[in-house]
Amino acid sequence: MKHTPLGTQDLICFALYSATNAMTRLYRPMLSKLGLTYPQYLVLVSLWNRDGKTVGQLGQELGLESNTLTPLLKRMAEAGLVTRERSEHDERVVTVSLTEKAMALQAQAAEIMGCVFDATGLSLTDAKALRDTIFELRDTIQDRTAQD
Amino acid sequence: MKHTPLGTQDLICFALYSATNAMTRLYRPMLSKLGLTYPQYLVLVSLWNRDGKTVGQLGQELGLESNTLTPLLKRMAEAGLVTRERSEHDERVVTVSLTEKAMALQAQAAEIMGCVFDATGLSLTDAKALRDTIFELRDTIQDRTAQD
DNA sequence: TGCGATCATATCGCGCGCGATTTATTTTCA
DNA sequence: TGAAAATAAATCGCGCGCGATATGATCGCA
Repeated sequence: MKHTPLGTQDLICFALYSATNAMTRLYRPMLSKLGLTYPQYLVLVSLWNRDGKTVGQLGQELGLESNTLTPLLKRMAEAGLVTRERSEHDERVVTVSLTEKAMALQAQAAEIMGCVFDATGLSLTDAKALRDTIFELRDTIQDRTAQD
Repeated sequence: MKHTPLGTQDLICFALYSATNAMTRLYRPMLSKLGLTYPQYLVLVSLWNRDGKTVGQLGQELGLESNTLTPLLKRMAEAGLVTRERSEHDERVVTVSLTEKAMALQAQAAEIMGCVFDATGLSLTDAKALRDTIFELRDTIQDRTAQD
């Protein structure tokens, strides 16, 4: 028994891809008022939660490497949002910290989070469930990517 | 009653973002053997399903605009995967069609789809349900993005 | 018929993601 | 102790996504 070839609408990867694009399109006009891009916003969310992380720790949390983060953090430093300082006891490590300016953005960011949540049209319960299902999928995929 | 500030792990947008990145990392080594990037693969999936679409139709299906598609399709044409021809009765429209070379890749792509499905660790039923939930979320977000 | 509006695609610049490589520092252990 | 290995970040180049704008073709309508 033969299958019709799968189309884009059949693929879970395309669902993720197009939903992510839609999400950043939703965020963009709101974030651009704060002078932020979406990945920059994620860095701030991470640092608002706990300030003073190394490039490596940010990369671990966000799933990004220094080749993405270093230029991004330099732009954020340029914009006066973070500081980047080499650790004293290990000169290889760079610690990223929030500026006053970035701390002051947290309240406005919280509003944006609310808007985005509303735009999902999901209940809090459904949103949490979907979020965790997607994280689980991500973790499964990651585990099975390591061994190329 | 006050909330702890939300972290990246609380956000459904970050779940989508990091899962999509993980997914393209899973695809990349397999697709690169075929000389494809992930968006290029999506174009082929679309055309394998029905060949001969205009740039606008591809953009509608994939959620991309000509500023993304035109250079991408030019690279694919350069690589001998598609042809791009202006319509005779409306010179504004460009129709994109598969080459023999691209048609020959379909079987290998089907294998890759199977690998990716396996890597999700999901049953067919669960995968379909999750996919459709994510598409619904995307559509809801899109509707509420239009009216900025 | 002609001219402004609309439409489809293309061009340009910028900020990601990431493979590949480099630089600088620290660790290991012979 | 000192040379090789390991580690953290940085650099480079390429292919997206997309805002802004341009180009060229078609349509609407006076």
